[in-house]
Amino acid sequence: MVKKSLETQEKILEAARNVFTRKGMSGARMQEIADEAGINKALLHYYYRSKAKLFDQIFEEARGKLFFPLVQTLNAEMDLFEKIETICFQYYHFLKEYPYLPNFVIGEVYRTPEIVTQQMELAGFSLEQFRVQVEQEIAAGRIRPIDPRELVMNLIALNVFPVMVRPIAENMIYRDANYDEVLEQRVKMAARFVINSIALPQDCKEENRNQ
Amino acid sequence: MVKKSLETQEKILEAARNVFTRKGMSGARMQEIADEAGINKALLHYYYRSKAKLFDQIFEEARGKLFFPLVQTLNAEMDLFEKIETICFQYYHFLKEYPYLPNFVIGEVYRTPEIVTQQMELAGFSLEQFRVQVEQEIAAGRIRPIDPRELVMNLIALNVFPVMVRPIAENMIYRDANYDEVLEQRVKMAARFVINSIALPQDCKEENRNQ
DNA sequence: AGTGAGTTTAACCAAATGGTTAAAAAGAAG
DNA sequence: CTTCTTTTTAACCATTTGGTTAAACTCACT
Repeated sequence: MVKKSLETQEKILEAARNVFTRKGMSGARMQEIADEAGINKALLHYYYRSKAKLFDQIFEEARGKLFFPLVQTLNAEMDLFEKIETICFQYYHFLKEYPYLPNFVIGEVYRTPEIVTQQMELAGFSLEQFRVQVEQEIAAGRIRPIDPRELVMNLIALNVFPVMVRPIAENMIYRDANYDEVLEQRVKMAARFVINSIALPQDCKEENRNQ
Repeated sequence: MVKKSLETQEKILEAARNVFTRKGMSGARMQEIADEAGINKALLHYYYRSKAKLFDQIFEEARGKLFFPLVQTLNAEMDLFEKIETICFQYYHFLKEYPYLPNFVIGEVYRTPEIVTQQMELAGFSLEQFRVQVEQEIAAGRIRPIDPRELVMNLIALNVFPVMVRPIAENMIYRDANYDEVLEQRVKMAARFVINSIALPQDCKEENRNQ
């Protein structure tokens, strides 16, 4: 009995994930979620009193999945370049499984900015370790001066953006290519792109350091 | 009479732009558009028979604004590095005026991929000139080997993504900064980041070319 | 002033949608 | 088998929402 209840609950969550992440809060229909879960609309409301409640849960879940691994890797003890490669690799595999998440989270936050101040800021998003690491590398002359936050932003942008614009890019830029392969290629490419951009060749420092 | 009509029409379009770009197709309400235009819902339907029609017009307009200038600059006759700087500069000023457009267009296309195949592919989005230019620079040993399409993707990602995630970044990464200033700083930063990443220093080529 | 075109509005309609209710079905426990 | 709790459903309700209609108003022109 309890087992079946949990089963139903999971079916609902799975359906809600699908519908909400694809259509967003305002585009999602409770009926559609019920249909996709193979149940009745009233049962859906039995488990989740309102659309808003259900949405909150899905959104919170999505937000966590999207930010938590990143923050962890950013603050891990690891060589900077290796860290950059790891993040690209992580994002690739994560987005392969959840390609809808960035558009979902970013879209909802954009439409309802209040959502951000509610809980997201408490998520323990600290860049402290990373900041120190980057500053050390700069001081040591191994990379060009750069604001650590910019580095994070660039890294995320290069990895996430191509997934977000997939339908557009597929039809306009990569018309003759297999986009899954494009994304796979990008893993190494993105990391190399970032590393090339900040790395100072140890031989001819003078020429490149400032500029 | 005709003048007033055009005035009303423009008020409607302006209101529709605001509402649609902020809330998307499914989140927008005809009543809200009417209110924002300072008119009645029936008048709104007098000018635009349906929500879909009005939406199409706004979307088409947005899509054009978003892609046309980019394609033009990409295919202009201009030094590659200068071109990169120009595009960053262009995007900055454009997105300062229309910060909602990327989320709007990308979000809608993501939710309704069919929208892309309707007209967008006919928009004359050709990267031919740019492709040749990049290949020449590679052959001349002035930049590292890179797929021109990847270069375009990276360039757009670095410029557009930070605007799309503004509410998130503002609260999580740039909490103590003025985000308008952050974006302004990024203009030069983004261009330099890309150029640094692909530029081959003419002095010590051997060390950097492959890798 | 009168006419006729285009312009504006209040009131209304039908469908969609989030949510409720009351009753039936399914187990578990005695 | 009976009783009690939990689970499931069909039918229903109120509100929202896109869209219509018919009448009223404005204004250029005669």
